[in-house]
Amino acid sequence: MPNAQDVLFKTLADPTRRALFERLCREGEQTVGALTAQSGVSQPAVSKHLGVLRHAGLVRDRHEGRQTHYSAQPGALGPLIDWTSRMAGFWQSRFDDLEDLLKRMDQ
Amino acid sequence: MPNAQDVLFKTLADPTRRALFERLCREGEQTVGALTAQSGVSQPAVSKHLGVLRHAGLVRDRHEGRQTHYSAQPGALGPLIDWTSRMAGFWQSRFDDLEDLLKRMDQ
DNA sequence: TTCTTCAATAACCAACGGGTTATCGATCAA
DNA sequence: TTGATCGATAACCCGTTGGTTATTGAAGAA
Repeated sequence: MPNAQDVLFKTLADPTRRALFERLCREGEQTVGALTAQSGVSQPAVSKHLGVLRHAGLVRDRHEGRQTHYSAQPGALGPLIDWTSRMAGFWQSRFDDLEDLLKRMDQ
Repeated sequence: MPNAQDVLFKTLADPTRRALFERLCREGEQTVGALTAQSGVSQPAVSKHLGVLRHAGLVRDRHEGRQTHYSAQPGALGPLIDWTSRMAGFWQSRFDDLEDLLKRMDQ
């Protein structure tokens, strides 16, 4: 029974997959071909990774002719942010010098 | 060459390991025995997970007689928060670009 | 139509990772 | 000293996973 954090952590744990997501966040919508060109792995590998990302809700696809455009859905990072905040919160309730961490979360 | 996010995501991707970290965040310092009792896996498995968490800087250990106490170091979550903020930031900046573009088209 | 291109799927393989049991060193108890 | 307990390590097993090549279907191009 995988919860939201589970899926997100597992999905983002792979460097190649995380790099794809990062690229989509940085540069916006991309075709599979464009993503493959810079990924260092084969097109089927990219397609598989994109499928996993889509399953986690981190990207969406848009078909246009014979090419597929993928784009990031950073809203899906919500559960990750929640989990991290919760962990930091537990810690904060027991200790005080958390300012550095909180500052980073603030921006 | 694994960067900080890489180590953190990989470390937290396993549910058993994440549960151990969560428990240490919630309840503070615990011995290996106490953690094992509620973990659902064997003591060697728990020791291995704690080793991985320690390597990622997420926990520290304190030896006292023949037992070892572990505690969470949530400050180590920093790079995770940084990464998430950065991704959300890219999203935001592209959104701003779009807004900017639409504004310019408006005039 | 025929040929090419794009991306998804199939089939397969090797490596990794998380689990186990067995064991060992170290510490406390008798 | 002897025996029990705590936790780390070793050795091993097996399922998962990330990669590959080959192939397929769909959509332009000629």
